[in-house]
Amino acid sequence: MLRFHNTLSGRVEEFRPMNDGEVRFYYCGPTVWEYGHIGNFRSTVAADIVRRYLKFKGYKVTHVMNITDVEDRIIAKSAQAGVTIDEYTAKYIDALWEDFDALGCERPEVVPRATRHIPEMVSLIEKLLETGHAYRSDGSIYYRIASFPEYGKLSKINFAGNIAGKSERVDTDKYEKEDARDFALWKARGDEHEPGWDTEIGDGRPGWHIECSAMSMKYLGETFDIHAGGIDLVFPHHENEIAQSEGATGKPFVRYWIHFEHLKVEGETMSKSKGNYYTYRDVAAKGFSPAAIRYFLLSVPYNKQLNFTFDALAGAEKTVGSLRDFRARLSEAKTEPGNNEKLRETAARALREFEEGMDDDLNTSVALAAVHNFSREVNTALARKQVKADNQRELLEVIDRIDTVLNIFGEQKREILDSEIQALLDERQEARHRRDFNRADEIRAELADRGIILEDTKDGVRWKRAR
RNA sequence: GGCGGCGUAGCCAAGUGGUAAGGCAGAUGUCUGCAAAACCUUUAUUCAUCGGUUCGAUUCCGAUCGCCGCCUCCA
Repeated sequence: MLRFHNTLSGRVEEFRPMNDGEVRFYYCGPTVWEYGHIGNFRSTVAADIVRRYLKFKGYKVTHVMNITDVEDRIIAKSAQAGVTIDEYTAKYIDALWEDFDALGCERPEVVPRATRHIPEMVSLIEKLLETGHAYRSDGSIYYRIASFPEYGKLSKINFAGNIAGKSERVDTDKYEKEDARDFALWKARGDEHEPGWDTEIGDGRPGWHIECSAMSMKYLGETFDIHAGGIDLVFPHHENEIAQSEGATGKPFVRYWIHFEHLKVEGETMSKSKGNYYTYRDVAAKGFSPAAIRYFLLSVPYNKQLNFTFDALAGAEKTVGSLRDFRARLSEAKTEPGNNEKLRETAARALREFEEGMDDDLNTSVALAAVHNFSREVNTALARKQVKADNQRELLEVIDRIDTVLNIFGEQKREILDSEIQALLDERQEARHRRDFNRADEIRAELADRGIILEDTKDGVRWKRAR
């Protein structure tokens, strides 16, 4: 039984989709005005875990991840460069997918872009104008928060003590708004050279929040199961989405809201001025493997802040390497026919403990502990030759089943040996038979220099490339 | 100032009203020609600090210190 913490209710609730066996899932994806930082990817990997675990539980998942390609900075930068929005964002969207794939995330079923859904947003805004939830002002259109009494139900923000009373922080005259809390649905074009759209509701561009309401409802329906995103989006973005969607349809918008906690870097906020701002590419360029980065990002439950340090990442690298070695060792083991009952229990227990951890609000730490305990027990059994052919197949199935969620074991790719390296390996084996260990060690050192690490086993020499 | 989250061994961290999962690093040992890998044993009398409730608190309450997020624009 899968349980999530639902931001809307503030409680951990049992998850039951609207339609049996099918989940409609929206993830507020990245903006593309620059390369994604490592904190973004924590959310992206967390969303991938949600998606994969829902599939693990047997649900058919329709997963939508939006790409925000309209935004003040994008508008400004493309205008500045004298190129269209598409020309400006193309490189960052390509980079996003490269990083996304490298981190082992599964592509969502639908990946709508804001710039491709202007008509949907326009018609949603028209509906809000008709129903009195929106008003025009100076070429722009604003949402009238006073028309939606439930405003604040997600973020639980007490406006009496905050925005309304914080007049020094809100310049109410600046935007000709009826109320300081009102937000823009449509922004008038500032300058002729800025990119924009000339539509029935005016010449300009959409506000930020409307894209998610329009696109999520287009692909998932007016009410859908799960909406996820970074915790910083709770207010105002998701609060405003609720106001827009429920204001327009009169129906509940989302049943379960899931929010991913932030990543800290060395205990502090990641920021360019502090010099601790890292993109995924920065980290990968330091030589860390994508699998290790993925492992690190998912090793702590999504609802906990995670402290990024290079020491911890180095630990993750080691751990992932050991797990992959473990799978390869099991896969390559020469087993005898038969079945060891004790190992059947080990397999069943690992799967059960993994699932129990994940069921409990996606507690990946507990789920990974199950994997490590499993790996230790099976390694021991392998060393003692207790793994029989039936066990081998079953244990591998357990790993692969778990890995449909974690996606960290990867494939143990065996690159074809250079004939030169193979010759050295042969020579070393021969030297060892002659008990010429000086020569054997020389060859091992030589191969180590080339990044090849040897492991002598009873069945012969295993080797792998160093990181 | 308002609201929320966090502070657990050198590092990343899970967790619970009854006395601390897991990973990395460290120390031993087994195995090995030596290594590597794997495995065994070991590494927090203690969970920021100070009070309180309780038979008993790391876990509940209060205060203090520190860190993070939101509360304005932009996304």
